Amino acid sequence: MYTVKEVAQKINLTEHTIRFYTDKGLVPNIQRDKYNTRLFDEASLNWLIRVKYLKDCGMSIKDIKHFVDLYLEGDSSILTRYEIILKYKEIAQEQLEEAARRVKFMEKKVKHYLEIINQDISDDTTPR
Amino acid sequence: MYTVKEVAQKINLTEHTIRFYTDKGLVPNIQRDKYNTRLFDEASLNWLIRVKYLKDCGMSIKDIKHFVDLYLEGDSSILTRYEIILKYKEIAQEQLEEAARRVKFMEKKVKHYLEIINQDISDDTTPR
DNA sequence: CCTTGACTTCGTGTTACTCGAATGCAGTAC
DNA sequence: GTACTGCATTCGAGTAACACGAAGTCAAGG
Repeated sequence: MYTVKEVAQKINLTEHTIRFYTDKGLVPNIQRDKYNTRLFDEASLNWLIRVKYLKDCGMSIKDIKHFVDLYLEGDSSILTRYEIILKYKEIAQEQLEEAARRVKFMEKKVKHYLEIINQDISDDTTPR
Repeated sequence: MYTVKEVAQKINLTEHTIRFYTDKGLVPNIQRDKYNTRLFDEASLNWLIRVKYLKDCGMSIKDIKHFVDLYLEGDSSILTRYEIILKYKEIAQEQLEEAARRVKFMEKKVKHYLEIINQDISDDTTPR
């Protein structure tokens, strides 16, 4: 069983964000101890990780909540959930391509700047 | 010379966003015609593309504005700009890795769902 | 001349946090 | 036994980056 703080370190989210997510119902069956402290078991932790992945694919809080609700409905919602996951897998793939383009662009820029800087140094007749 | 609408289509941003960016000073030397309409030449368009890349690397509007101001200062700011670009190149690389992890995760999920669904169908003795 | 359509500014609304204040409980320090 | 420390809680306000709609301008077409 982990506290909010421990989970925050584990999966690199802020404590605020984790409380925000649990309050929004994105982690089903989250437990509390007698002092009302949130306690995460392995299942809750895994849910939170799933939530993070979906969010990073661009799914809104509302839609994640909807997905969680589908899960809680049980097996009858499996096909719907599959279609959602499939859609977000494709989004993830597009994001991967975009990220690759960004890296390329930034590398080009770095190279560009290096050329300018090196040229300036060799042109520079006055020592530092 | 392109209008806001044309630029929006070209680089896949909304017109709102483009006006928002220009109003924040993220596109230096943006021109206007006599009716006060924003007009983008190639240089402005390229700036906007650069802004988009930096933003997608997670740079805030404020920091992009700062970067633009450095550019307007001229050659004296080249080293500073280089360092910023270098930093965001690394961020872009981390994002690429994260994106790859996301794709992997989503592919795993898709596979998982497919297994469940197929099993259900073969278990199902009643025809549709 | 009036409508259509593309542009403008301005001001409010939305999402997803983000922060801080006020409060509560538990364990140690004296 | 009470004061302090530390970690947790809730709640409400603040922020960033748009997103949207209203209200207005202009110029060209029917």
